[in-house]
Parts: sequence; C-alpha cells; structure tokens
Amino acid sequence: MLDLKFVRENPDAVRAGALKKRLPDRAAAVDKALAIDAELRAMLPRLDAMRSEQKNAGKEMGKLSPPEREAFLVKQKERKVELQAHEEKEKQLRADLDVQMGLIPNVPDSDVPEGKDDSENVEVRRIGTVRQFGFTPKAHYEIGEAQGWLDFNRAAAMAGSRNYILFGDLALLHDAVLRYAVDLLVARGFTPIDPPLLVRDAAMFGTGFFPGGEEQTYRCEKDGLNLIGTSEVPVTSLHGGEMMSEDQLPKKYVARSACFRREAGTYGKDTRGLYRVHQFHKVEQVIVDVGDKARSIQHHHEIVKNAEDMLQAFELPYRVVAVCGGDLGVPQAMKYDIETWMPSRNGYGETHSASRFYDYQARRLDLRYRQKEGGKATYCHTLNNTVAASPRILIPLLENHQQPDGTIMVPPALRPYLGGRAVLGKPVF
RNA sequence: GGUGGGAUGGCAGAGUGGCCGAUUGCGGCGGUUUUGAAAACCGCUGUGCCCUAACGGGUACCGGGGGUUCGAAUCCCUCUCCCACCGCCA
Repeated sequence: MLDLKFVRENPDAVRAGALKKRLPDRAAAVDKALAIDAELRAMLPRLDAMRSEQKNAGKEMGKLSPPEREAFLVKQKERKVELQAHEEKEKQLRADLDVQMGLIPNVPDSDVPEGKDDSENVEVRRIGTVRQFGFTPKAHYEIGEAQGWLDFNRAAAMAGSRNYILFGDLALLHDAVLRYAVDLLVARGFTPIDPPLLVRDAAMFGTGFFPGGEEQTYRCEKDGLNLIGTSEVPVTSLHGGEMMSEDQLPKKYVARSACFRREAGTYGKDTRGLYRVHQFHKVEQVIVDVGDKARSIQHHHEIVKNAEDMLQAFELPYRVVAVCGGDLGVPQAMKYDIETWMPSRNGYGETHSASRFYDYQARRLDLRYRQKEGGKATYCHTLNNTVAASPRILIPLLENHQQPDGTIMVPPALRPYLGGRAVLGKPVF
C-alpha cells in the first residue's frame, strides 16, 4: 500500500511505476483511486458539519424539559435520515478507495532496470568459474534416479505432477543444506523461526501476494486459510498491528519452512526434474527495520551477501542480476535475483530472490514503530531474501559436483552435516 | 465439539446510554531542584481524515462488521481472537 497523500501528489510517478512493471491494469487503479478520493473529499466538509450539528443538538437533548424534547426529537429524526444517506455514500467510497489503493503497486526504485521480462534482467556480477567437465555431465535427475535418490513416478502417482520423493543420501543432503543455511544466519545474529504454514487472507494481503496471487496459492476453503508459498508471509506479518519501539529494531529473522505453490500457468515449463515443484523447503531471511531508505538499501546488500557467502561455501558458480521492471512483483521496490550455474540447463537458474519493499508491506500490515527522536509513529521498512531453497539448490550441487562415475563430491562446508563424508553415492555409470 | 468470561491508548487498568477521546498508574517528553546523576515535585504526552498560509477548528476511531437510539466504549446480533473448565485427540 502506498501513502494516499503520495499518490495524490505524484500520480504520474505512480502510474509510470506501474507501467515500468508492465501492469497497465494496476496503473488504471491510480486514476480510479484519485477519482474516488476527489469525490470523497468533496463531500467530507459537508458530512463533518452535519455530524457536528447533530452531535451538538443531541447533547442539548438531555437538558430539555419533556415537552421541549418532543419538538426537538422530530427535528433530530430529520437530521438522522439525511445523515444516513451521506454516511452510506461515504462508506461505499472508502471501501472502493481501499480496493483501488490495494491494487496500486509499489513504485520501482530508480535502480530498477527497464525491461519487459526476465530476459532483460541486468547482470550485476558473476562469481566463480564454470567447470569444464572432462566427460559428458549428467542432469541431476539422471544422477538422482540412477542412485535411487529420486522418484518422480511414484510421487506423481500419489500426489500428481511436479512432485518428487527424495531418498537416502539426497534426502540427507537436502536437510544438510537447510541446516547449514539456518546455522549461517543464526551465526550472523538472525533469530530462527518455525512459522505457521497456513495463514489467513490478511497475511497474504499484507505481504502483497493478494490480490493477484490467488491462483498461485493452495487454499483450504473450509477454514479460509492459505498454504504459504514462502515464509516471508508469516514472518513479515509477525509484528503486524504492533507499535514497536525503535530500540527493538532491526528485527532479523531466519525461518525454515515448507512452501507450496500451485504453479498455475506453467504447463510445459521446466517439467523435468526438481526445478519447478509444488512443494519445497526454504530457509528465508527477513529484516524489519526503521523507515529509512539508505538503511534499507544497506540491509538489501547484506542479505544478498549472506546468500552469496553460502553459494561460495558450496563452491557453486553464480551471478547476481538486477531484476527489471517487467519481472518485478507488485509489492517490491527493487529486487536482486541470484542465479546459480546449472549444467543441465547450460545456463544460470534462479535460486534466490532478494527484495526490498520500503514501507509498502508495513502499511498493509500496520507494522509501525515509535521514533526515539520526537516519538512519532512511523511505518517500518521490510526486506527478505532466500538463503536456501531445496530441492532446487540440489540441482547445482549434484550437477556441478558430479564425478564421471555418478558419485557426488561434497563441498567441505557441508561435510560436518553429513557425518564428515566427502563423497555421496556409489559408482553407477 | 460444549459451557462460561474477556478484548479500552506505547503498556497496565477504570468506565453499563448524553457530563467520555475516555479517570488513574507506568512508560515517554519538557521543566524545577542538583557539581552531575538518581529520587522528589510540576507540566505535556493516542491515531487517521477534512478545513486553514498559520494559530487553530471539525470529524471519525474503545477487537472487526451490522443493528437499536435524537444520542452507544456502554444495549442487541454476528465474526475473529484470548482466557477458564468439560469432552475428544496427538
């Protein structure tokens, strides 16, 4: 949610922002919101005056003698009828305004590149050397199935397409990665969280996934609850409705959770392997801090670095891209993706997504703090980034560290989580 | 699942139809006192919206929504959440 005052004063910038995100419908919401706002403001002085009149007249009532009251009552009832019509109108306008305001996207920051989709994201840096194999490398699913680590057929039989089952060492590697990610962030001062996986609509709306993301979300209609697609939703919502004191900030959280995505509209896309699946596990970092732009940008770099440090420890080549306007989500002001080298794709595949929102989510969540200086109630800023999403991260781990016989070299950083083992699997090729 | 009790400002906690945007305490801010600090004392201290150049004024908000009434924090309905007890289950 943007500040209504800001929208009123900068309609062109807000409209241009929606268009930079390639969201013309949402740009139209700007004009609708402003039209409703104008109509509302036109009636407010009159409405307030009527209320004032009725209120004051009502106060006199108690002091009047019974016969005087009778006459007064007639007059007051007339006022009431007239007021009710206006209040009805006001309520309708406010409800309509809320809908339109909820549709207006966050304005992309100036460092967001122009572009229509992910093909126009801009590479910021490229780290690590892509390995030259002395043999023909296998895809992760070939290795996984040969090792008996992966079963897509049985998964599909019991749970439908885009599902998987991990067995044996791959199940252990999956867990090892997630534990490493949590430990890394805890060592850096983040508070670990095990959040709810089913949340109310308010949390989905507050983080900006609704309206718009309903088709991507598994919903338990009976209970009005939604399965989270990322722990960003419960963790960012954690302090929603609260008034924190400035000393409590920043809040830094790292959550490990299962995530669920319907992947509607992706038929035929990334159908093989572990890349695009309905259910996965993710370690996510979330920061809530004061409403200061420079500080948000500083945090943004910090959370990207946390993820980069993990990839470097895993000895995986990757690149960081600045996500262009057309590939940016509704609530984000700016986003970096990290893409890790995946030999089977002969390219970099997205493994991380780091967003900053400024106060967009905080406004929707009513997430505020009281400033130390002056005591003013102010909206927080929020940010988040993946630390590790698995099994997707298993793709580069298996593929980049494979050996000709189908066994996998374990990067030293992960060995303590695997009983000290340096190699997983047995020769299968 | 059943029964009963609750939800009030940053926090705690009064308030059962007009005198209540709301007593009081804590916290916070400012001041007096002090070499400085603490303590004590005095004053100030919710948020949104509208009007105003400003001073200031108006209005809405007592968990959410609806209703009764000239008038609702207060009465009624409903939803959500919290607490207690019973049942069931892990």
